Amino acid sequence: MKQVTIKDIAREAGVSIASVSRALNGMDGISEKKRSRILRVCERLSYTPNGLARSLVKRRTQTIGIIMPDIMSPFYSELMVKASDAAHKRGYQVLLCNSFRELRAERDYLKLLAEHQVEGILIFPIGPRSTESMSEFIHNVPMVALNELTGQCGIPYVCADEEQAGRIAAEYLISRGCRNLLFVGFKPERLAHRYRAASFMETAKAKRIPAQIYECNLDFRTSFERGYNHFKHFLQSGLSMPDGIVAASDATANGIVKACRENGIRIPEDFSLIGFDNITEELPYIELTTVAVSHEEQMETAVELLLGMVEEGTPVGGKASVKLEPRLVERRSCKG
Amino acid sequence: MKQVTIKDIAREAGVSIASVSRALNGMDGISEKKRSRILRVCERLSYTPNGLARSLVKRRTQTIGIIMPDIMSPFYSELMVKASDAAHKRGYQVLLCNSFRELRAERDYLKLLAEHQVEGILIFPIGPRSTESMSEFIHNVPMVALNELTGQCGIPYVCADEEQAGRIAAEYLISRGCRNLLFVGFKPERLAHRYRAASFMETAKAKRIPAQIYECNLDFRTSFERGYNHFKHFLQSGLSMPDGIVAASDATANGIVKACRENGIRIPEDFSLIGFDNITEELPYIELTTVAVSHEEQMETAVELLLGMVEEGTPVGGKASVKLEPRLVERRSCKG
DNA sequence: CTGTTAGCGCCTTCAA
DNA sequence: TTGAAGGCGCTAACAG
Repeated sequence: MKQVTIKDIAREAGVSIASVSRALNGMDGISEKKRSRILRVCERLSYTPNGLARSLVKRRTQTIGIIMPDIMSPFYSELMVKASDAAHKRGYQVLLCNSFRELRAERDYLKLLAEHQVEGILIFPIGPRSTESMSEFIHNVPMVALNELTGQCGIPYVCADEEQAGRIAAEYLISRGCRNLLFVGFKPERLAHRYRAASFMETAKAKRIPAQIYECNLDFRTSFERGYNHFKHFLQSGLSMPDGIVAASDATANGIVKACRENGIRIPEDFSLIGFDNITEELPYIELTTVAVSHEEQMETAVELLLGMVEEGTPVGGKASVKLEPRLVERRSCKG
Repeated sequence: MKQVTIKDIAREAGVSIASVSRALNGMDGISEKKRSRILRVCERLSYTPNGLARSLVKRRTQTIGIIMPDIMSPFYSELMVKASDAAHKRGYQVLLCNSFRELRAERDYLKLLAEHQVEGILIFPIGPRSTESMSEFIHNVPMVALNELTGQCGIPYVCADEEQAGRIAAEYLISRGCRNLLFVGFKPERLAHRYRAASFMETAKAKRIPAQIYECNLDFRTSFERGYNHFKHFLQSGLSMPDGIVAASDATANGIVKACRENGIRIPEDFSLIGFDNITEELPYIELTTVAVSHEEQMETAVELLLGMVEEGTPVGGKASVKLEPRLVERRSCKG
């Protein structure tokens, strides 16, 4: 697999390498007939430019990196697609990375991308500790997070206003007549869960509707499993059945649905169910009502913010985070 | 964002750039105290090596590219993960690309990856016409397909033996007592479907069991939608209900399940259902019996084949394709 | 053990 | 319109 280089083309076409470069890049300062002759030679030798060399000299790669926790989750893979689209639209290429919810892998990818000279990184941090590795690279490459970041690390984020989301979910269930609310699938490490749960409780309290968070400290690899197992656990607890359940996320809600099916519980006949995130994956049974921001809007905003930083060479901490307004997406998992 | 280079480090540490390079790459021929001094300077200036420059001179990127048709499908994203794992295990990095089932995007990525000097490409071609663009780059970079390729393009593939798969599915249903078989979700453009359907029919015929392919030329963006709509269409056709259905794929099967639910049809009580591919995604309701090869085995094999080509510089057409043996994965969508 | 030097493939002045 | 030459950041001989 010997590489054909610009030099080979030059020799073959009997011109200088400068002319070849000019021809390839559509620059002017070269006669049309020479250009077409050169291009023909390229064809013939099936020449492929070496992007590494080009990026090295131009000091631009026109590439950003995206790091997500779990490519197999429909939620994250949709975000990846939307983000890619947004980047492509602005003329940037994208490198996709899957951190697999492992801090180690996340850090490795951060490093890898920095070394590959990506001009910016869009990252969905897997947890609060992610900021440690992120701040390690913040001086080398602009970053935008897709999750609220704790602490003052100077990295801007673009995410949903989860407090609003929790309130919207609670208000909706109450408006549909629910009078005994439960939050299932809570995982305290997730900041988003904390916000959702807290404002859920607050809203219920303000309206004097009994509500509680089912806290079950068992953890599982996926949100689906967490939902499934937490709810099974709840069913065995002997606690009274709620008439409205807020799941910590849509994936969690799907787990709850599975547990219900195994126990002959029907949704929405036996209780109303609402989730967060608006996973758009098509499921054979459930049509889940949910609260979420527009994924497209979120990714567009994030990419725009990131490329803004890239293009104006914004130093660390030069940009402001943004919280997007979530909306209710009504489907058929709530009665009334 | 001015880059810190090896030169800056050398100046700051009062040594030559060669020493810095040696220190960074853990080579010997440098005293320990000098090395640690250099490394400290790197820390302090938060130096990140420029991978482009390094790859350029080493003429190696230790990177392969993976192109899949749909990152949002759990099937493909699982393959991506398995392939990444296999590549990482062998010390290669991976660039993930999503062709979105578009020939244009597929070709663009092929080109992009070649320009980025990936050392090999693993591709799940979106269709027979993919070979056109693939053969355009076959002289620049080794490739392995994850799908059977038509024609003599010299590109090896690693995929399931779909004829066997079709036979296994048919035999299983028959062994479970099904006596009226139907194949749903057929899309003639997909070679795999053709194999599956043909050997399904053949097997049934050999055993003298009535069987047919429900041909419905409506097409949809996803297999899920195809399954859903084809089966709804079938239900309205007034044809007699089968007692065993082979879905063109697991995704198709999920669509069928949805149509069943809307029509009060129960699985496996009303008919047995079997799919292909073994999507491992967790679904709230269905537990689908299916026929598939081990994804891990397939990706391991493909990566090994590809890296073999890379490392021994195999010329075009130097390697043989392999067809893997599918197995039955028994779950609970078939009665008996 | 250390530093100097010659490229890797390409783009981009600068002269001609 | 053309070509020669310098350099992007790095590694790998080759001298010392």
